[in-house]
Amino acid sequence: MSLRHAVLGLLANGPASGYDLMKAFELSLSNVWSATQSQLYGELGKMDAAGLVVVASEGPRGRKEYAITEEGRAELRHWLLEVEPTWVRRSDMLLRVFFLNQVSPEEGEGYLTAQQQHAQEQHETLLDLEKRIPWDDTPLSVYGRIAMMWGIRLSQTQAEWAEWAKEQLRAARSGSD
Amino acid sequence: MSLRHAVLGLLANGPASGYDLMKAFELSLSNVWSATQSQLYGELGKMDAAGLVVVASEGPRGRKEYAITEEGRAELRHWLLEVEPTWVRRSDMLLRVFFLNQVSPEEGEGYLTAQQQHAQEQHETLLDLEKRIPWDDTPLSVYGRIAMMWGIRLSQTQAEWAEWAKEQLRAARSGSD
DNA sequence: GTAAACATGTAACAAGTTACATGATTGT
DNA sequence: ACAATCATGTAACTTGTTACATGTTTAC
Repeated sequence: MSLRHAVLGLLANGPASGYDLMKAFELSLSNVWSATQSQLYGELGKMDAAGLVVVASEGPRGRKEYAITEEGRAELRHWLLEVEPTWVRRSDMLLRVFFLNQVSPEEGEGYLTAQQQHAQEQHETLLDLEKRIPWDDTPLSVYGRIAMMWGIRLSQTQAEWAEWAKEQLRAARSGSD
Repeated sequence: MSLRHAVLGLLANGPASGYDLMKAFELSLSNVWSATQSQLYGELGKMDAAGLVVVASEGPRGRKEYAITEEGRAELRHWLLEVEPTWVRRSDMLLRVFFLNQVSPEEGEGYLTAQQQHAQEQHETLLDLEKRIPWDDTPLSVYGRIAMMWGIRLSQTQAEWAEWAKEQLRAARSGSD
């Protein structure tokens, strides 16, 4: 139930409307947690009912600005420090690798090449972005950079792994000739 | 809809019952794709109706052995080579990093240490397992090893990243003293 | 005036989890 | 005899996605 906590985390930095939060999900959180507009408004309603947020003010066009409550802050803190992150255990990229013996070695290698290229592109894009952002010593900046570096290291690891995997394939092929 | 493809991939190596598949998910696929017993039986029914699998034989205790059909093989092949893997875009481990500015620097560092330790343990467990398995040149073995090496590299990357992140935190703290 | 952006909501469906429910066979 | 394992299924619920539906305000 992390959508709830993502919303709490965003509201901890100041009140926002459902629309504002949507933008935040698209812009800053998109690589970490995604949410649809539909889901967001539904969750905000439930969080209001649960006392984690309140409608702080209403603006033009039916805009409702939500603010986090003390209860919400407590829940966020609890989730941050006392709930174990769930280790990701689903990857359809990796699932395919398991079944790659169903296609020819050339096709298998092609699959790995595609994954390598995708990772390389991702790596370059993120690296470029990282260089462009003027990071400073504020907590928001420091943690934002830490999160971004995860993506940079992850994509690099994937590209290196795919390269290594292709070598393994070639070695196995020449070994059984 | 990858549960379906995981099932097709498993059945491509030979017929199996729902119970057999459940074991396969728990044992070999658990780090890549998880499925509950409930979901599995439901999906097998739908796949049967869709013509991707057939009940090849019935055994004791109501056991139904499913076999992949030609249609199923075609769908598996299509998924393997023509459907783009969906890049994982959800990590509650990383989501917490984004909001770590809500707790004290010491608590933030503690969170990263916990993630580092988890990754190190995972890394050692997998490395140990990798060493123990007698790998050979058969496709199943080669691809199995490639998949396992992904986990090994990923956990190593996470441990290194967490260490680096802690250094960044300390640097930012001393920098703003 | 009109297009873009702001702003919220509902309905239908797909996927995934937990719990309940039942019973047969095998090994000791 | 009885415990472990084999074996399948359903119900209720949560989470997430896609599509539909509506209306306001701002900037040009």
